[in-house]
Amino acid sequence: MNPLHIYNSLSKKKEEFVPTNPELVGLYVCGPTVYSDVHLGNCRSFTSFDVVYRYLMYKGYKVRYVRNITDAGHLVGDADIGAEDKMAKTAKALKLEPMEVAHKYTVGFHHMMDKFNNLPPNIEPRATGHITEQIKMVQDILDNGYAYEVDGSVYFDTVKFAQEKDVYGQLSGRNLDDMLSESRELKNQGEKKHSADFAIWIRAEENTLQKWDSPWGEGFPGWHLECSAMSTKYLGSKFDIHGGGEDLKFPHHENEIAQNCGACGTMPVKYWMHGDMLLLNGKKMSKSIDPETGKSNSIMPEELFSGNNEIFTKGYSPMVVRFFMLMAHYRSTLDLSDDALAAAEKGYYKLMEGNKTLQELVYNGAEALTVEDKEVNDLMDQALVDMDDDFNTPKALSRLFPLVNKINSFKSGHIALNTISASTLERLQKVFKEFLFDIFGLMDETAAAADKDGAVLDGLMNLIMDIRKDARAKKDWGTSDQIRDQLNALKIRLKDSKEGTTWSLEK
RNA sequence: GGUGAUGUAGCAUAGCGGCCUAAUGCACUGCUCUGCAAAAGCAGUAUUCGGGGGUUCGAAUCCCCCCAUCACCUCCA
Repeated sequence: MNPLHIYNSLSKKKEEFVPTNPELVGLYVCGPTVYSDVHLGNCRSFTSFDVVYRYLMYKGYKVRYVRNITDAGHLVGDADIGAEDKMAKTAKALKLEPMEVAHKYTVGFHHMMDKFNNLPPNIEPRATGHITEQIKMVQDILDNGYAYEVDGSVYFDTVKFAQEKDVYGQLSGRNLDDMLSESRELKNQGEKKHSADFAIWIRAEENTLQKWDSPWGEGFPGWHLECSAMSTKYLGSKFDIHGGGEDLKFPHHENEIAQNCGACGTMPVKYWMHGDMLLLNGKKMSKSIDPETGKSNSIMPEELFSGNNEIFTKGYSPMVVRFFMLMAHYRSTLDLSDDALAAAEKGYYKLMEGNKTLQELVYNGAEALTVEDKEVNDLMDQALVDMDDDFNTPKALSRLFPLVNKINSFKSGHIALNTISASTLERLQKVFKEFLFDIFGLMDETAAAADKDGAVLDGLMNLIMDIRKDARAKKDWGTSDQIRDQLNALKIRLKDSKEGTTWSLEK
């Protein structure tokens, strides 16, 4: 097996992936805060790590994939100036229980993950279900002297931690001296000793909706803490891969490391992975409102699928969007535009049609091997090497398309099929399918439904194609073209070839 | 202001010291196929990688300067 290399955000280098425990790889990905619908940018991140998860399994690793749901503690502003919890804010606005808000958006999130064909994680823990664990972690950090309590709230002592352990700032590349000197000038620090400190337990006010008993009185856990506590619980105090969006590097992941170190004394994660942002109009997609335009620079997945939006001329299906995401490396920004999506749509159909053609190829005659055999095998090998190189999906895809050309040539007879060996064809059929569906996680949206409706459609299409065939035999081009053009308007494409006519449905 | 990225054909992305007179998808042009198309195949389309210097036998890839864009700096995947 080729070694897998992963770019580690902590060392800023590609490193060979050597799991701590080869029997069970631990993968933790920061999930959503369920206070509103996920936007497309969120979906890119989860899709990137879905490919990571899939490829690890493809390489034969047994993986425990943990992705949390944050349903408490995520504040709109800073804790020590009385900022509001995001969940509570939505709950009040919609006149719902916080639990209702969490449930509503969790269901929506799962639905969207299904649409993108992202596999569910093995464990999806929620913050509110792990209050005891979080309280214990706060206590551990206090016991180790890296936190202090002020009037029912507990703050992480970033300064002390930074002075004693040479860890803080490492992930986000922050110069701590700058941070410390800079913030000395700041006033209005509230209860915190230092502005770089952050709340790990927050005192509840009378109107706080979600609160729990703790040794420090009623309160709720701080953002960052849930990830530390839950990753430790399910993956141990040291695990392999932690993923999330680039924008979580600081403060979220930096503080997560600090909490884990502060509680357990060890660096929690071997490989940190960060996906870059999805751009819209050249800017980061984000839900927050731009003060200049008064709008948020984002699009909801459903709006993109349906075409019901002001940005794009038409809708693009979930698999087209997934394919579009695969066309860029996860560590690069990806710019969303009509042209780019239209290109992805064509490419996606080409791949799917290529696979269908490939699976229908039947080997016949004696082998008469040529250089073709090596070329086909090399392309497959290279695609796998590309994936081993930090999950380089765009590079791997660039190997698959030349294979589609070969496949179509085999079908048309432009290249004789027996120029590759029977076993090469078998391998191609297997590997190509694995790439599309197991590794890239695509689904074939062009496949006719295998239910009653699908059978009816098949029957109707056969009838129509028979009528057209008769018309063509009589050189009745008017009827023939009418059938072709009107089906085309229904997005049913007829493909004439020497062997006869086939059809496919574009969505 | 601090920190970190990026700038590759019309568009979106790969490549990150010699395999690059630059790869993939889309778009575009020509040819084959076709009744005409579509689909498919083949060929072509950047003598060149933001601009200018430098290092090197050799640079899209390394260094310096400039220009432009983006991200993070306690809301964000």
